[in-house]
Amino acid sequence: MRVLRPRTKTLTEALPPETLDKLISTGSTKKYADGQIIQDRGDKRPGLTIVTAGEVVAGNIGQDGSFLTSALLRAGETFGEQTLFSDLRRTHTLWAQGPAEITFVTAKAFIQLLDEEPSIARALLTLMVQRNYEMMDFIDAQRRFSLKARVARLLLATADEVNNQATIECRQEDLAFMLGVSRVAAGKALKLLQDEELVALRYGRIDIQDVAQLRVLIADEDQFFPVEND
Amino acid sequence: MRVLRPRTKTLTEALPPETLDKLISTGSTKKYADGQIIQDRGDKRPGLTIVTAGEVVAGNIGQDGSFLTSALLRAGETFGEQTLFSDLRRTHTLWAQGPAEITFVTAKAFIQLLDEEPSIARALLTLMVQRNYEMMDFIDAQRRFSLKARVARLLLATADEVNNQATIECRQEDLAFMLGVSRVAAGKALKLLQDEELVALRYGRIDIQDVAQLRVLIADEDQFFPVEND
DNA sequence: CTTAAAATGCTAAAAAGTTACATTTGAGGG
DNA sequence: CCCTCAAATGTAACTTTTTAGCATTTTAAG
Repeated sequence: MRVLRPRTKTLTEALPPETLDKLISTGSTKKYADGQIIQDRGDKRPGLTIVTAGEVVAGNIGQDGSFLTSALLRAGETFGEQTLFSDLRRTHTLWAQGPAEITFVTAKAFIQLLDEEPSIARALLTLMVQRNYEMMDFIDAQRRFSLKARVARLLLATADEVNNQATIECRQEDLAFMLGVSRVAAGKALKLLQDEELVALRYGRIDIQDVAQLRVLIADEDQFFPVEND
Repeated sequence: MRVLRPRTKTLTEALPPETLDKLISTGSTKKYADGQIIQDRGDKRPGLTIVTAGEVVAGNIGQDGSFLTSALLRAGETFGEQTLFSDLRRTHTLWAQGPAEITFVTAKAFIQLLDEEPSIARALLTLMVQRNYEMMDFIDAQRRFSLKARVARLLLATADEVNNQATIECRQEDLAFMLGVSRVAAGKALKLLQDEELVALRYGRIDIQDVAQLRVLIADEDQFFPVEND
């Protein structure tokens, strides 16, 4: 599955290399094969899960028994922070998307490290704030924008723009997953965008034909007070 | 409007009193009257907004021009963290729900304080992790549970249970807001719960008649791997 | 008791989303 | 180069949710 998310800051960028090394070496590192389960929903084992290589999918089982993806984690991203500071269980099942390497630092070891190395708290805080912002933005978009605009946002967030155009290698299903809707709904929205000649739908790929106009489309739905404080 | 959220940890609990005082006194504190706007979406002014007294509503304008509430902040909660560590604008408009008191700490002052008082990073980290968990849980529920179950979850999260029963003072519209659905949809879901004699609908109030059974209802939709690691 | 505003209840039509099934596409094997 | 098949996409019937309108109930104030 293609990860459709803007590239975000990770531990690698937020921590000095030597501190990161120290953190990683405090935990135990394991390799996982494609599809292998890393942790189950409900697990109690408190600690921080760090993706050191590869990609990891977080999700849960829906009512019908099918799997619903909630997040896609890349190397340098962390998971399970809630188990560090409160007595909460793992809320998601994690499994490797392709070969992956995971470091697990127990809560006890982590808390101790937090006191020794103040930069860790600062770095993790930065990451959490960023993630928070992403999620808030997502929830907000879910309420305020039409599916068409949300698809456009996701495409733009993922696109490496060149010359007002871009190509994204992904299946419609990947888009649907990220937005939490069915593939059909995503397809319908994409078709609308195609009818306006903003994108071209291909097999396993979407060509963005007019980045600027996509931005306009989103802005049109994004009303706010006309005040301009600064 | 009634705040329908479990009571969460706030700065008051996460910080030693003297550090909190220092933080508050670093910022500028202002009083706001009911309905007064505290910040607009799009504001750039980087810094941390702390609710020191009263309640604050965060939201945005939807496509039709109506206001959509995204979050309800109580005393001790913070907002706008994303402006501290990156060059992002305010994503929401905040306004006072009843008389409120707000402290604004500029990013510059805050970052400096962060170095002087390591406990602040730690405290804020705890709060952010908690908020993250809440939001993740919300998004997850939105995808996996029926509206009926989501209403049940929200009721339970809000309820102070006594004797397998509880009373929640809120309008159906408040529930709808929190869940991001229309009042009609929320009403229908509530009616279903009433038909099962789990709740009783009153004017401006909902009586929970069978807390235990509500939990069962939610658990029934909450499938996960039958593994029991610990 | 009267009255008005707030909250809830109800209905019908339209829109959005889902499920199940049909069709198209492209990579690999003969 | 064609055939085949699985992956990806397209389509249609069905369900859920929204919107909008109006009716009814409840509460508090006069």
